[in-house]
Amino acid sequence: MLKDFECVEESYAKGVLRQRGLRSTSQRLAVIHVLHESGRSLSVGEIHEGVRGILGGTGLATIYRTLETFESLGVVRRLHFPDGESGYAFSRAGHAHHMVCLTCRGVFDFPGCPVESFDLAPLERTGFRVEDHSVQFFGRCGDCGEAAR
Amino acid sequence: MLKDFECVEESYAKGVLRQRGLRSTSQRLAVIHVLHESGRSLSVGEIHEGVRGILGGTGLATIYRTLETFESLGVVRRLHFPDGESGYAFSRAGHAHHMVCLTCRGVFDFPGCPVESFDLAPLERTGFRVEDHSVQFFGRCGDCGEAAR
DNA sequence: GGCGAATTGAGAGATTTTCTCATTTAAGGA
DNA sequence: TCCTTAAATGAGAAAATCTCTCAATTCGCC
Repeated sequence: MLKDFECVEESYAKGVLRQRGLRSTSQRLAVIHVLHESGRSLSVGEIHEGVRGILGGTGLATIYRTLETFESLGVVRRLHFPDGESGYAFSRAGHAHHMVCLTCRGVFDFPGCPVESFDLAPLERTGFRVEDHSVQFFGRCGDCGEAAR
Repeated sequence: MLKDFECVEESYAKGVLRQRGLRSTSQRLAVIHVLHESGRSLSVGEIHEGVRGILGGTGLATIYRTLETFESLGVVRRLHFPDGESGYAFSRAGHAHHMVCLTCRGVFDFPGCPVESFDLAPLERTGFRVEDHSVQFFGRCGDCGEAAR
């Protein structure tokens, strides 16, 4: 099943799953497939719909469970938009930040990390110990910026 | 009403509201009061509870409406934690980023912006036009880091 | 091919958020 | 200070979102 659709991203996800002793179910692979194919971030509802399109009746709970699993594995990332909405996107790289198009919700990795060259010393001098960070850029991708003109 | 509690943050919020032709209601000021007094980010439920403690029966819908209003005014900011939870925090500065304590959910502004010294050119060369960004640091504040030892 | 444990489906249930509309209240003008 | 008027609120119903349970299914290993 799903053989016709199998793509690099699915193999990657499979590898990560196996590595953690988790199973590669058709539902899990379908989630990756739908996310990657869209090239943008999708809401839970959209993902559910997409997976149903491939597999037929798939429970909503499975979608939630799968997204939670993949997020903890770093394969999928949850994004929050300025308008309060949120979505999930495929994210292969370990430490990557994203550019998010506010029009089409497209998600693109970007090179480098602004925090790397940022001096944390004055900040940690307050006693705060930084463990993690998140950076996101919002704007318009090439296509959507074009269309607006 | 609320006179005994009035603080700088409330005056500030009042000013912003007036500036936009919005009313300074006791509910709105109570939200600011609760948020600022806590010094950390609070869930909608916590804010509701806090406001009820001051004013008595306040509708939950009002809390949601108030937070939405203040967020659009930049007086309150919504934060998303790595665990999926989210909360609201008072935020006086216009363009400020935050350090968030993962233990107590305390929120602290930090000086500077890592993105300012980051070269966006290679990123925009892809056609993407950056309009906004968000940066957050997660970790442990002085008190919570201390307690962990 | 069969076994055992992980995973899923379905729907009930819990939680969170939004909506509606009658009532209340802030704020400016008389 | 009182009036007027539109903005804002309260209450609860309704909608949307998310979680839970447990029997049935399925993956991965032998």
